[in-house]
Amino acid sequence: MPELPDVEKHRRTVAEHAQGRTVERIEVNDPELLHGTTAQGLGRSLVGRTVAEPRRHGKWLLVPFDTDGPTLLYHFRMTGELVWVTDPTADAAGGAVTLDLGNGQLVYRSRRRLGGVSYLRAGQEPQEVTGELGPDATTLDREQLGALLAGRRGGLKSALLDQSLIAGLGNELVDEILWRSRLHPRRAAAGLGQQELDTCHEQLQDVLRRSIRAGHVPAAADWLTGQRDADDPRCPRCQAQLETDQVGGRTTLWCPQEQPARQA
DNA sequence: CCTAATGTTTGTGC
DNA sequence: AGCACAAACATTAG
Repeated sequence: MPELPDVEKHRRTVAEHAQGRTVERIEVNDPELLHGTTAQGLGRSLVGRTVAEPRRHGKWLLVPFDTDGPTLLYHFRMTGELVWVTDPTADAAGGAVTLDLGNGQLVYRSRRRLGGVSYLRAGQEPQEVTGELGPDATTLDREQLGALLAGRRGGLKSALLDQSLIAGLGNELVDEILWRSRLHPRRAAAGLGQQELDTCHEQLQDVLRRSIRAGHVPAAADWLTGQRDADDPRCPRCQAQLETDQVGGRTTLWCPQEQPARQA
């Protein structure tokens, strides 16, 4: 269930196991999930090349090859994952796009077949594939956050979810950040007071830091998002019944006691 | 059978 | 132009 912390975990997998290794063979079992080239083209281009340092921007994982070679862009949408497999008989099956690096295989798969792996020629801009992306959420300072929100006319949650504004925040992360900041998801993005903005920035960074360390969301049992699938979802702080509705087109949970619709 | 699902894109309409 | 909303994407799970 990929959110930014899951993508960051995949980046580390590549950095730990694949970086510095040379591609021996590629395997494409689901050509629909390979964009920008064909299976044959991918093999011609990548076999013999060395995996360079992986980067992450928002929910995109960029894996460059050689110093001036092509780049693979991984996107996970709802069900994608990237796993390092050393026993091919066990896990490699079901992989849509696999890089064989000799000592193991980097396997991309997506159960719902959303997302995929995009091939970027040397010198081609990632933005051609990713579309416009705001600054990565983990790098946002308070002033940047304030400026970005101040320029929006719509709702707070919608703004935080907009990848072209801030890259990397997903549905669960945003609910968590708003709950901890005691801000209602439908508050006006541009309407936060200085204190509220401070809190929002602080909680945004803290939620990211903790969930990246955990490698997933929620990072702990007392997080709001742990209540998502509960029979009787309650606020982990005050035990009030949580509210559920669609906000910004997404299922949203909040505490009606602690996250008032209007500024206090 | 129906509904909803952690993400994004595309179209429509204000 | 900016933003909200709905539907679509492909598939699984409940």
